[in-house]
Amino acid sequence: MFNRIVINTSSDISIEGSLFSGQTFRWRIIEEMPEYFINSINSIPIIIRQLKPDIFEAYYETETTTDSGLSELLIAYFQLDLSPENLFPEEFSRRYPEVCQKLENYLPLRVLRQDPFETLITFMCAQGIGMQIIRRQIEMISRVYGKERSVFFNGREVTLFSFPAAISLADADPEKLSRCTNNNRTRARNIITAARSLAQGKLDFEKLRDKSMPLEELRNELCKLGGIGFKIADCIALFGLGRMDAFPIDTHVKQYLGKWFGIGADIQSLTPAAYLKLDAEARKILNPCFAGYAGHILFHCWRCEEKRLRTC
DNA sequence: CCCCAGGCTTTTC
DNA sequence: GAAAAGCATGGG
Repeated sequence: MFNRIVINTSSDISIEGSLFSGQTFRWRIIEEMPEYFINSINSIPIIIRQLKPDIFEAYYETETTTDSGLSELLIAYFQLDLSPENLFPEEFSRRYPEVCQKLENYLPLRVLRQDPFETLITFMCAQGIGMQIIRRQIEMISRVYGKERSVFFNGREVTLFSFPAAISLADADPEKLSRCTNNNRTRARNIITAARSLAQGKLDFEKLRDKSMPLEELRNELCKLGGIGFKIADCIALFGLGRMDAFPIDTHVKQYLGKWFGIGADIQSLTPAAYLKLDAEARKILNPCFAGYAGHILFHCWRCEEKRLRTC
C-alpha cells in the first residue's frame, strides 16, 4: 500500500519540467497513467503528480519512512527551501526583454538536488550521444546493478530499480558493464574507476560539498577522474553538490549564449580555453551565485522554444 | 555513406 | 601552453 502526502509550495513549480528537463534521466511515466511520475529516490520508490501550480502529491510505501521524513526529503530534492531573490539580475530584464518573455513559462523549473554519485555516473553517460541513448544507458545500469523494487499502485504493479551504490559498480566487470554503456568500453572502464575512487574514499563528496571551496578548485578535483571534463564536472557540482553557481556549458548552452546574448559567437569549438571564456562572460550578465540555476532555465527554454526538442 | 548526438583525450604546433 | 585532430558508438 502507498501512503499519500501533499506538498504545498510557496511558489509555482513545474514538476514535469523539473523531472524531464534533462538533468535527470531516471524518472519514468507510469504506463497508462501518464500524469504520474515514478523514481527511486534514495532507494525509496516515490510516485508524484502535480495537482496545481503550487501543489503536488507524493505516494510512498508506509514502511520505508515517516511522513515528516519524506516531506523533508522531497523539499530537499526539489530545493523548495531555495527561492532565489535574484535568479536573474534586474539589468537582465532591461537588456534582454525578448528572452525574458520566452523564459516566462520556464521559471517554475526547479534544479533537482540529486545524489552526487548518481549524477556523476549519469552525466558520464551523456557524452556525444542523444537523449534516448543516454536514458537507455541509465535504465540498463540500474536494471543490471541496482535493486529491483516492485510496487503496487492503483491496482497496477510497477517495477523499478534503484540506482546502484558505488560499491556495486566498483566491482563490476568491464565487459558486462559496457553492454549498459552503449557498448562503449572506455566509458565502462571510466565508470568503474570512478566508482572505485569513491568506494575507497579517494573521492569524497562530503568534502567536496564544502561551499567555501572555490568552484575552480572543485571542478579541477572532479576533472582528475578519467572521462570527466569541465562540462560534466560542472553538472556534478550543480545537480549533485548543490552548487547553484556552477554553469555547465555544452553545445546548446554555447548556442544560446551566442544567439541570445552575443557571447562567444566567434568561437568555433568548445575547447577548455573557450569554455572558461564563455563561463566568465556568462557570469557578467547572470547573477554569479545562481548562474547554474539560471542557465538551467535558459537551457531548457532554448531546447524547447528554439530547437523544438522534446525534453523526455 | 553521411551526419548527428547535452564531450573528452591525445597529438601536434 | 593552446589549438586541431582523433575517438567511440548507435540512430536517423
